[in-house]
Order: sequence, then C-alpha cells, then structure tokens
Amino acid sequence: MTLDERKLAVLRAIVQDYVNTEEPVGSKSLAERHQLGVSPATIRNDMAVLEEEGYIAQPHTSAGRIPTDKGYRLFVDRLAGIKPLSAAERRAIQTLLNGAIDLDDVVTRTVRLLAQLTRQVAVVQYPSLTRSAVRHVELVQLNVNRLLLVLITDTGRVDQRTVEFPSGISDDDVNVLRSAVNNALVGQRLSDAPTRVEELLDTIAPALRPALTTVASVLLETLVERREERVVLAGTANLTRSTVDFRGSVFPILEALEEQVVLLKLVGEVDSPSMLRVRIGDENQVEELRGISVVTTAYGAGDTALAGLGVVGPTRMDYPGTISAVRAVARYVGEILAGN
Amino acid sequence: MTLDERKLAVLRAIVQDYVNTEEPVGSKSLAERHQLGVSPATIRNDMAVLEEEGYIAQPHTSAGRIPTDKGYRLFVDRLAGIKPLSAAERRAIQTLLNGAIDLDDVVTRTVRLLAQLTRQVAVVQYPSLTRSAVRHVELVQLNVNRLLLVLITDTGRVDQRTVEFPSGISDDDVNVLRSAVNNALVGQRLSDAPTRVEELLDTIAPALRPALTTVASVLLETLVERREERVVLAGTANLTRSTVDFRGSVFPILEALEEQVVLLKLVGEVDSPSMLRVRIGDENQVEELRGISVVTTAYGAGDTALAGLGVVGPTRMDYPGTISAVRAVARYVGEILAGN
DNA sequence: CTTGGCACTCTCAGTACTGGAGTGCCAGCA
DNA sequence: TGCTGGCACTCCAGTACTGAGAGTGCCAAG
Repeated sequence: MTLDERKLAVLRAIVQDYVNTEEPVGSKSLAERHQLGVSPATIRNDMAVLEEEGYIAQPHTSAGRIPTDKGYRLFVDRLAGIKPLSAAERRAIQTLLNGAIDLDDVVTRTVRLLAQLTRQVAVVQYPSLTRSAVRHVELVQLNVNRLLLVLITDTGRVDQRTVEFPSGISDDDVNVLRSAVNNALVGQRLSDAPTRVEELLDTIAPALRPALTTVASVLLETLVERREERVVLAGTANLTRSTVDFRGSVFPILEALEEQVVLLKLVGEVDSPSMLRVRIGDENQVEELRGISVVTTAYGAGDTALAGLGVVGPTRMDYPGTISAVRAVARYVGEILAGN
Repeated sequence: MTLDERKLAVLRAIVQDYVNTEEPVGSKSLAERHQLGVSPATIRNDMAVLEEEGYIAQPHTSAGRIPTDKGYRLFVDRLAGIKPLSAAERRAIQTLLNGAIDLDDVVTRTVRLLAQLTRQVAVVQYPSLTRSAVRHVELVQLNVNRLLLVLITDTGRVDQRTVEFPSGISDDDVNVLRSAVNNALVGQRLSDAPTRVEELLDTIAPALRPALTTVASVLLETLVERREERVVLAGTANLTRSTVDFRGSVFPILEALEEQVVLLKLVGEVDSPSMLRVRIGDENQVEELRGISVVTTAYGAGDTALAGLGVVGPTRMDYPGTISAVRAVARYVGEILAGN
C-alpha cells in the first residue's frame, strides 16, 4: 500500500513533535498544533495505517505514537527538507575555524564546534595520511646512531620517527639521503610513495643502499601506521543530557565511543565530500550503537575525501538541523585545509 | 577530643564497607564483617562520637552511616595503608607502555591504561614544553615566502609552525639561520630559550637580523602557546557506571571535564614527581567538581616534573588502590620518557 | 471518506500500609 | 568507667490500591 500525501504529513508532524517534546504524540495534540485540516478521528485512522506499515509504534496501548527507525528513515529520505543554518551559526563556524594555527588545532576546533552546533557527540577523523601528498621529508641527525625522520604532508600533518643505525652514519650520507628522498617523494601521493621508494632503491649509489633501506622501512611503516586512524571526540556530555533516551543506559554507548576502532568504523567509510550518510538505529553495524543515529560525511580539499566527520545522537534527533550543520562544517574544514 | 584506636578502626571499617557496597553501613553488619572485638552497641556509641566530630553522617535518621569528606580525608591521611599492585597489573603497565612508538602514543596509552586500572576517569597532561630541553630546531623551506619551523624537544615532542617571509628568503640564509639557531638552543631548557634567542640577535650578522627576528617571534610564540596546555582524557564511560553516585547528574561533571581549562587546573599544579595529591569532595577548587575526588601526581624524567596526570572519580573510591595505580603509572611513564 | 461519540485501556501520581534495618537510650554488669 | 543486651522509636522502601487523564479503536451517521 502506498501512503497518500496526508499520511506523510501526519508522519512528518509526528516526527517533528516527538523530537521537540520527547513524548509520545497523540492524535488530538497533533490536530491542534499542525494545520492538517482534518479532525483527530481522521488522524487516528491514518495513524493506524502508519502503524500497520511499521512507521510508528506505541510504547503501550493507549499512549501516543513514536516514530520507528523505519519512520525516521522515511522522514529523512522524503520529508525532512533542508534547514538552512542561521547567520549567527555561519559566522561562528567561520570565525572559529579561521583562527586555527595548525592541523591539531583545526581538528580540535572542528570537533568542538560540531558538538556545540548540534548539541550532540561529534566525531572527527584526522586527515588520512595515504590520501594526502608529501610536502617534505626531513632527516635530522640526533647522534651518530640515530636519525629523526620527519614527514610533512600538504594537509599540514607532521609525523616523526626515530631511525636507528647501529653501525653509525655520516653527516654527508644523511645529506645525500635527504635530497634523494625528497626528490623522489615531494609532491607524490602517500599512497604512491612505496612504489617511488622502491624505484629509488634501484637507482641510488650502492654504498648508500643499506642506509636507505633502513630509512625506507621506517618511512613505509609510518605510512601504514595507526596514525592514520586517529579520531577525536567531543561533546560526550550531551549523551547524558537527553536523559530519558537510549534504551537502557548510556554506559555501553560511551564505552563503545571510546574505542577508536568503533569510531573509525563509524566515520571512516568515506566516499566523496558531497555525500552524506545517515544511519538510523538498527541500521548501524556496530552492535552497541543500535538505538542511536549517526550522521557522517567526508571532508577534503576539493573532490578528494581526506577523512570523515560526523555526529552521534539519539534516533530522536533534529535531522534537518544536524544534517546542515555537518554539511556546513565539513565544507569549511575542507576549504581551510585546501588553502593551507 | 581525640579519637582512640578503636574509633579509628571503626571509621576505617566504615569507609571500606561503604566503598565496597555503596550502601550506608550499620553497626550490626560492621560487627559481623570486621573483627572489632566489641558488640554492635559499643560500635553505635563510637559512631555517635564520629558523627559528632563530623567524620561520618546519616543520609536520614535510622539509616546506616556514610563517611563525610572529612572522614575520607582522615582515612587517606592516616588509615589507608598501601595496597601494592598485583603482579598482573605491573606487567600490564610495562608491556603496554613499552610498546609505544612516539610521544602521542605514550600519552594515549598512558591515559587508557590509567582509566582501565582504576576503572575511573583518567587525565594526562602532555609534557610541558617549557620544562623540557631543545633537541633540534629544523627549518624547512616550503617556498620562497614560507618556512616550516619544527621544534623537537628531548621528551620526543614535536611542534611545527609556518613562518611567512613576505619579501622572500634565500636557501643560503635559511641554512645559516638553521645552524645559528641550533647552536644557540640545542640542549637548552625551553624556559631559557627566550634569553638565548635575544643573545643570538645581538651577535648575528646584521643582514640576517630581520629574518632571524621573524623566525624568533614564531619560535617564542610556540613556546608560550596553548600546546603547553594539552590534556587528554579517557574512561569517561566509568562516570556513568557508578550510577547512584554523584549528587545530582553526571552531566555537569562531564561538561566540566571537557573544558581543557578545568582539566589543566586539576592536573597542572605540579610539584615534584614524588608528591601525590588527593583532593576530596569540597576540597576541590573547581565548582562543578565538588562531590568528586581527584588523585593527581606529577611525572617526569628524574626529579624535574614535566607534567601532571591523575584520576577523577566519586569521593567514594578505592583510595589505596587508586593511589598506587597513579603512582606506578607516573613512575613508568617517567622512565619511558627519560630513556627516550 | 470524514466525523463525533463512546467505551475501553493503560499509565502515572498520590495515598495508605507494612516490614525491616538501624538508631538512641537505658539499666545492668564487669 | 566502659561494655553489653534490650527495647522503643524512626524512617525508608516496597506493595497495593485508587482516580484522573490521555489516548485509542470502533461504530454509526453525515
């Protein structure tokens, strides 16, 4: 059976009211607060249909209705509309993000901003190493047996590692290595770096090959390292605000959110910055997060997605508002990183 | 009035039982579970005295007693004793921390470890810049108008900033600057760096003075920057576990803990690594954190304190256990950083 | 197809009652 | 003087009951 216009309007009204009041909504108050042009009795009939189709449910007989996951899904897909950000919000985003001094700062500010705008838990992934390009590789001699390798990417990210040379290495060799590595890598995507390094190994003077091998192995290690997987969180306090919510307690949710792996799964499946993904309740793959909703998107410079960011909250959330906030923040962060 | 031995024993027993059961403890169960050698009636008399002196209180007439902040204070100062860590715990600390690959990793692992050991909220401050020494300053030319300044300290911390040269700068000048700055700063405490930089300004070739001034200002900025103030958090989920606790809700506490400033106040007042500070309930300066306890200490290489770490939990916490855990973790982290 | 009416259901808040845990006090005993 | 058993008292927590209110489903009529 296909739902007619009015039934959809009723569903929309139910979602909106429930999100506002956090209480099951009944036919009478619906008729009062929305201009549906029909009587409560008619609305009751529509509600009965909507319930039969699985879009809404009653907590118990003779209580109002609340939307189901399926109901929210329909709302998001077809009924939500777009809620533009207020001028004040736009200004807040711009001024806050423009003041950032380095990548760490950008990420920290972003995640806080997002938490504040949506009043929910915000999640931001660090720009992925492999998707960005090498800006510079620096080799610093700490002593005869130790080198510090610093990798700088065009997203402003800096990673460092120490490299051990049990048999020692000379200043001159370090200088040669430095320029060789930089020549081979600067401007290259990190994902292409391994290939370039291999080519370099073939062309370098044989005397330097062992040293280069050592450096290269550390370098490659850095590329595939867990650094890739850094995710930051803010606004967890907001989880405890919507008290009544969350089937059961907040504890397992908070616990799950502290697991980097879980966060990565949430936010890491990035496609294109123009795409936005909403996962509602049971649609979530993560076991512990059934019963909450996740709104994520990718951000990046231009078209290439660098990493993901998003928001975690109760299924009963203000989807239009949250979606615009996530979109807007992602776009600004992308611009900031591009202009870096 | 001074409390005799038995009254202290009663107080100790009350604290221990209350921490275990989370329920007000009565005279009868006390007599049963501890070998105090006297009858419940006698214990009741002692309890009346303890209550009069403000060490314990009743939630309501005819309920058991619970310790007051003052009671916990006495317990911590004179009755707690030391609870050695289990062999398994020691092993966990060592293996986990030894696997760390860089400073970020050390800090992240530490804070998680601490949260896990104490089953509470853990707080770790990044090693303070000003207290550590310069290992190397690197200047990387990004283009004619831009330099990347990388500051590496002996605690393994790496900070970077871009330096703008509107009028351009040559390769040669960069090289001269690099060695000049390194000669002046390597090995120096960061707190002494400003003085060294000024001396350097006086001795450098006049042609380079403007360039050095530009670099120096960015460098000095880095030294006093918010980076100094980074604090990380883990185990917030544990706050929601001890449900009954926390006068009122968890929300304001979580909110306060998300404020870097608050965290810094908590953990930042560092003295010496050998000192450990316990702040109980109302002893907390931070308004929102009355009603919880904070156990902090400093960690560092050798005697100099680099930064603070600690644990936040309900006043009803296992003080002996928490204290040993905090001590042990701080010591290991110090060793790791020293051996770096 | 919509509407008003009506009987029915279920929750929620309030009241009353009871059992149990714990106390304070007192008188007796070492 | 200090400890002990006894006893009356207090207060909470749990259970049971009640009435009000909100909301529903269904039906007959427009």
